[in-house]
Amino acid sequence: MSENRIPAISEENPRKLPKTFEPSSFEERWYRVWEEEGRFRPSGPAGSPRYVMVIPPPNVTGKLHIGHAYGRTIEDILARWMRMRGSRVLWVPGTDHAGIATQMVMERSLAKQGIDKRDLGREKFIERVWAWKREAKDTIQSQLRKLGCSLDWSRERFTLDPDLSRAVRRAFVQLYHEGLIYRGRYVVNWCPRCGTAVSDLEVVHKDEEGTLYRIRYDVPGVPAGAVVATTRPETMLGDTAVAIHPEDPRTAKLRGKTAVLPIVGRELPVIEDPILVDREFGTGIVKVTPAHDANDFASGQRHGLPAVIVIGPDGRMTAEAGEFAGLDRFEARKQVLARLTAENRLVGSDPYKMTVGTCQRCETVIEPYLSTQWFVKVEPLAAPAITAVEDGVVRFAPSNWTKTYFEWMRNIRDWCISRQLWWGHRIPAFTCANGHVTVSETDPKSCEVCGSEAFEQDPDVLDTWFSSQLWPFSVFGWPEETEDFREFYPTDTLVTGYDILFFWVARMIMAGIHFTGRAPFSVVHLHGLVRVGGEKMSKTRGNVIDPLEAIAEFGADAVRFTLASAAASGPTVSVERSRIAGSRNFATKLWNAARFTLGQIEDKGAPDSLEGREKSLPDRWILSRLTAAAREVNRNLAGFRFDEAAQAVYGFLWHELCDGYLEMVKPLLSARDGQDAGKETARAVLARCLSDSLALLHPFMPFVTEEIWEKMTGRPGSLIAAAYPQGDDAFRDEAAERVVEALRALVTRVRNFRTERGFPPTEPVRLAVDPDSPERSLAAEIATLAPLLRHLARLADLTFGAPAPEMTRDVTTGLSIGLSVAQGGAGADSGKLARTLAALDGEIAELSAKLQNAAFLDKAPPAVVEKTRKRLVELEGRRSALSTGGA
RNA sequence: AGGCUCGUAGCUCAGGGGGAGAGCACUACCUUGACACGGUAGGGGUCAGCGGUUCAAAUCCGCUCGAGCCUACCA
Repeated sequence: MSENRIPAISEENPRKLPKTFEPSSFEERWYRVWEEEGRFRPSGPAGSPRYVMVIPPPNVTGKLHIGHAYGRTIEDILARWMRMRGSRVLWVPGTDHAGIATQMVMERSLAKQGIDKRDLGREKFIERVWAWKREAKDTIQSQLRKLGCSLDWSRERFTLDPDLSRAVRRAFVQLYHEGLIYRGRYVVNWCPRCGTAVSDLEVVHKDEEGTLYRIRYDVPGVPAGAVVATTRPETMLGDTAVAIHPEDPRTAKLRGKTAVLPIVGRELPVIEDPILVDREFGTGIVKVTPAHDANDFASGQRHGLPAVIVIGPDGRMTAEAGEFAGLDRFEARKQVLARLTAENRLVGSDPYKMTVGTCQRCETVIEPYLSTQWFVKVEPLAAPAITAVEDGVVRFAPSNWTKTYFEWMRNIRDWCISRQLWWGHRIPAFTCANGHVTVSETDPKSCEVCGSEAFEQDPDVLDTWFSSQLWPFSVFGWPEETEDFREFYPTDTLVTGYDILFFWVARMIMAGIHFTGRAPFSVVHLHGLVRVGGEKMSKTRGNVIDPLEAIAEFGADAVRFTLASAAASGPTVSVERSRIAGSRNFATKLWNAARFTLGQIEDKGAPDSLEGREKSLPDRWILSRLTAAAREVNRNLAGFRFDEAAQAVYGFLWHELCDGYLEMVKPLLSARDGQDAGKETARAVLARCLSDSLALLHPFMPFVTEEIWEKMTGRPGSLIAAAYPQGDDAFRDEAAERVVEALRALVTRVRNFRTERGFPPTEPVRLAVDPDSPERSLAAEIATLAPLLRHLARLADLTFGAPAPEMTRDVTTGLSIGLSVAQGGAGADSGKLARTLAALDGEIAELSAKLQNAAFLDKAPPAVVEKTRKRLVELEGRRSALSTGGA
């Protein structure tokens, strides 16, 4: 790692920053420079560690919103940080075809033009989607570039690329031959609007106030009949049985009988099913509709019941529904109820809190629908994926997601993967003219059973997540043993929102282990979701915020810094405009601090080494703080605490470097004689603080830091590859920190004294520091900084001796002091003084009590007792100083 | 029905067994040679409530109230 040297100035390197900070004037340029110089491709000395991430591929449905910007900013911070730490970093970009989502967007767009996709036909439709996709991909790419993401564009992938499609086919065929993919007729979640099956995860459960109806079915031989309870009366048209619990005495009389289905007149056997029937619930009698309820279907399987489909794929009643045929399912419900009421079969109804499943994409009420679909048998895949997390091969950050993961994985159910859509990976199953099914990676030439050469491919496509789960290795060319695959798989960190833990993360772990034998990443950082006004932003809702607008107004660095500082461990991330403005202000602060510093090193360049130089207390202090900041940033980045990391640089740069050190060295630097050694050192310290700050900040604010770096070093575009400051232990200096911080406290106290007494900031003030202070050595050290103290506090007079009688006494950080205005002098703000004294009294009483408490002295750690004692001394000093002092 | 989060300054949120923090907003003063996208000094909080553990609780435990999220095949 090379030291970030500051070369002497040259003609072609004028160290000048424009007075005004204009992010848009350099952002694009730096991205281009980095890209042209290949900074985003993995590079580095042989043997250096690699660090690999794959982007969670955004859907090609449109553009990115601030939530995407958040996740990608986090990834880019990690990428840049690791790169600067010497890793060979690869961050793979790409996009997801997003089956349902994209098809929906396309359909909507067509509808606006008055086109129905069925008139267009499958091929033409898909052609249009491809055109759309190309546009969306360009938009997304340009957004990621504007944000500054250091993605290796030479490796960009799309889930429908030929090689990724081959990976999908390989995965499907392998699972099929392993018996882990099967085709079958089951009740699945069906969206009548989308016209496709969806997985359990794609069903959003919503609470609803429904009605539980009680309907009487006639039962010959049982006068009371069978009263069933249902929330969906329209499905009764498809009933094929009535079920009771075998051990329920209430319904025992129905045993072996036959009920008659109202309206339809079908005879329904009374079956006994302890699994289906809950004795505690309702009437204890359940209508059984195998075609329209998954539980009823299972019961039907157990009892050999027929399934009658009365609601079709479009949500309308079928011919089986007789007179109700053609009606919308909800209209049919009304009419069935009316008919039952007319026939006096509706025994009663009660309000009933229920959950209704809705389509994640279009919010249409999901219909349980009996159809033939493809499924993945997930349990065998889940077992090793559970073990991987148990063994720590994969870990979640923050770790509280581990439990959620286990919970879901241990109760996992089969996954319906076929979709009745056009946009996506066609299922590689081919049926020959004689009905034999061939599943193969390549289109079959002839049927292995009958030799037929006429095939028809399954018209359905795969769930998008089926291809997404392969992403961490399909992007590297799997199943081919490509060089990239060998070198970059498995990846290191996966960064994504917790909302797709099940959809994507869990499935990637399962697929990764199953297909490659290795977990696809070792750490999963699950971040919160960006909310604006309390509402979740998502692709399907309309409430998206365009990060480009924010970038245009405040600069990409400000947007990134804001997102990083907002990165909390909680489930929501709150982003507000005022915060982005605050980050922009921070960038401006950096800009101006740089202008000042560059102005100081302009004439002859700053010395590149600090070694062997005699340093002042302020020099030692700021370097010590710099080390502390660097350590804190690194520590927090390692722990995915981007907010704390950002806070550490912010605090250092603004409040310590600018508010503190810069003000301390100004008089020295502006002094006439240019040969002063202290001045040289200060320039070197300043340069070092700035260059390290730029480096520390670069992962967060890559553009402005690179821009300043160029002016500072004359090496354009090289900050991205500079060494990341780790914090130099040699700079740690507790003694200097103690003294300078006491100095700063004194300055504050003097200024505060003026305000307190109602004087203007220019009022000449006299300060006396008592050498006989509780902290004697500190008083002596402060004395060595007398000129500085005089300057910073704008003192008219500074003495090191017992305060004069007329002075206001006080104690700060163990220093007894006296304060007074130089001449004349208004009285103290007695109200304020009284309040201060009261507060002091309260605290003193509290501490004294504590120190008289034997239990405290006995059980509390000695360090705590000592600290308490010291504090009490200080407070008592203040108390007596303030009450006896002049004024 | 279970599970997970979270209630801290006006707002958005950190912190997390021993002196209540940040940013923004607010008040007063300051156009001081880097910066008014700035400086200086302030005001503002029974850390949701109740109980417990402890020498010590905003912090740990329990309960209550309130908010959010996730999972779930109870008609």
